[in-house]
Amino acid sequence: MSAEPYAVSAEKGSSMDETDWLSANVRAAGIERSLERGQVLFRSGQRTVGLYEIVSGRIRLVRFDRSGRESVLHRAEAGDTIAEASLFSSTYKCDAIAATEARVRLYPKAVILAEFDRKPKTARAFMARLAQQVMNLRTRLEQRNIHSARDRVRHFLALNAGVDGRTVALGGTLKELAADLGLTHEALYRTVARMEADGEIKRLDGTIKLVRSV
Amino acid sequence: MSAEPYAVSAEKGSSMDETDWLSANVRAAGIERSLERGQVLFRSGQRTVGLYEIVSGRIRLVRFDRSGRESVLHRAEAGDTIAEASLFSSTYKCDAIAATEARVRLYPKAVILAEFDRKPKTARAFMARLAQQVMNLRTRLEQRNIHSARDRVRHFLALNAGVDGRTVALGGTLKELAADLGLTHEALYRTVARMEADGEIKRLDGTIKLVRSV
DNA sequence: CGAGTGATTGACTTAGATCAATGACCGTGG
DNA sequence: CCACGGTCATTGATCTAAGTCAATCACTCG
Repeated sequence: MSAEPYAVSAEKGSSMDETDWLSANVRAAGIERSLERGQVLFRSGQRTVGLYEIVSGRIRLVRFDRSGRESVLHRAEAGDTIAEASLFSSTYKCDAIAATEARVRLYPKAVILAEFDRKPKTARAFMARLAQQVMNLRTRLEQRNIHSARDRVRHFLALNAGVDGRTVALGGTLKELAADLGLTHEALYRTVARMEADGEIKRLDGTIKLVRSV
Repeated sequence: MSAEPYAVSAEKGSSMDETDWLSANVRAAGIERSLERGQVLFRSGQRTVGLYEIVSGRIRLVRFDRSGRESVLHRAEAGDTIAEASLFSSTYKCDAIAATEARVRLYPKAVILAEFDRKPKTARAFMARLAQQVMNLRTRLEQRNIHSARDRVRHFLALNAGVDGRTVALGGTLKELAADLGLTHEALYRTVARMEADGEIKRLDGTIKLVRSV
């Protein structure tokens, strides 16, 4: 679930295999397609054909409210699937637009559902992915209830500290992190800078080290 | 999914049945249990036994970060299931505490998983529930990216307008809505009051009517 | 009847959004 | 090879909307 780069790490030794939830033959049945940056994969209201797996690049899921404001529901990247809910509904509920050049693989509804019927294990793996997503989303929502930027960063660090409990590898840019945390990039820069000045954290290129926990 | 009272409404005529996703016999196999207010159903780290369905009352899912701050991941009510992810992992990832007196029904992992293997339809229904939850959560997350309280309320109204496109039935209290929108209740009261004063909306007991859209 | 809670409004403060500017870096095309 | 456009990172100044604290009223429940 790489699109939630700061996700709660998947359980070790669980039966769920992040990267290989589909049997090879079904995977082969996927229909690949390339998209240019900005190209539309599907639009809200269109009939669903199936779910997509991102092979490379990024897809933005967006929704427009009545007044035309766009807002991003999700940014999916390589390895993610999008439109899982489309398996159970007849129309898409949001727009999918390529944020970069991208390759996607379409798995038609019928194929996937048949596979689920035939192979309970695959169905389970898929359910596990969904359940995992639910947890990650809840975590992010929880994050948003913290009002102070500093506490939000602390919360993020606490949740994403590696095995040693005090090193956090940043998945992407700070700007992206800011968006994920629901802060403006400026606010995040300032907060991080202050935390470092106060000796609470230490930064080295792509990582943040917790020095003194509060 | 009553705990997301303002959820995107389920697709009409879909194969998914919100209220009756389990076959009667499995449902009967559930183990009912009562909880007093404040009682702990399970704690983070405990071995998972299965998933719970709320029969009555409310359960809070909470998590404590390193510094002991509690935050609410979810408030589940009658009809909801909680700990879906527990089916696929060996320990619970958060605490579940009764927010009110409550009755819950436990479906042991083995029973559920066996049922899924035996009845692909049930598995599908469960997947559909999860997928639906994912969408609802994304919607709520999206909501949080809107900074202005007024716009947040507008967004909420736009998404939850009934069939007529201009009447929104409030599920619970305004205070609860405030929490769901990630606002303090005061901020919400004021915003709603101002919107009404400006003639943008009209309130009558449990509902809000969109008068003039902006 | 008092305790508890929701609804509401007021006053005050502040943290974060917003606008703005700058430097570093990177790839690209002429 | 270098200039140019684009993006990230960073910092400054300003402003305002929302959080916080506080008080009141209405209502319900035991």
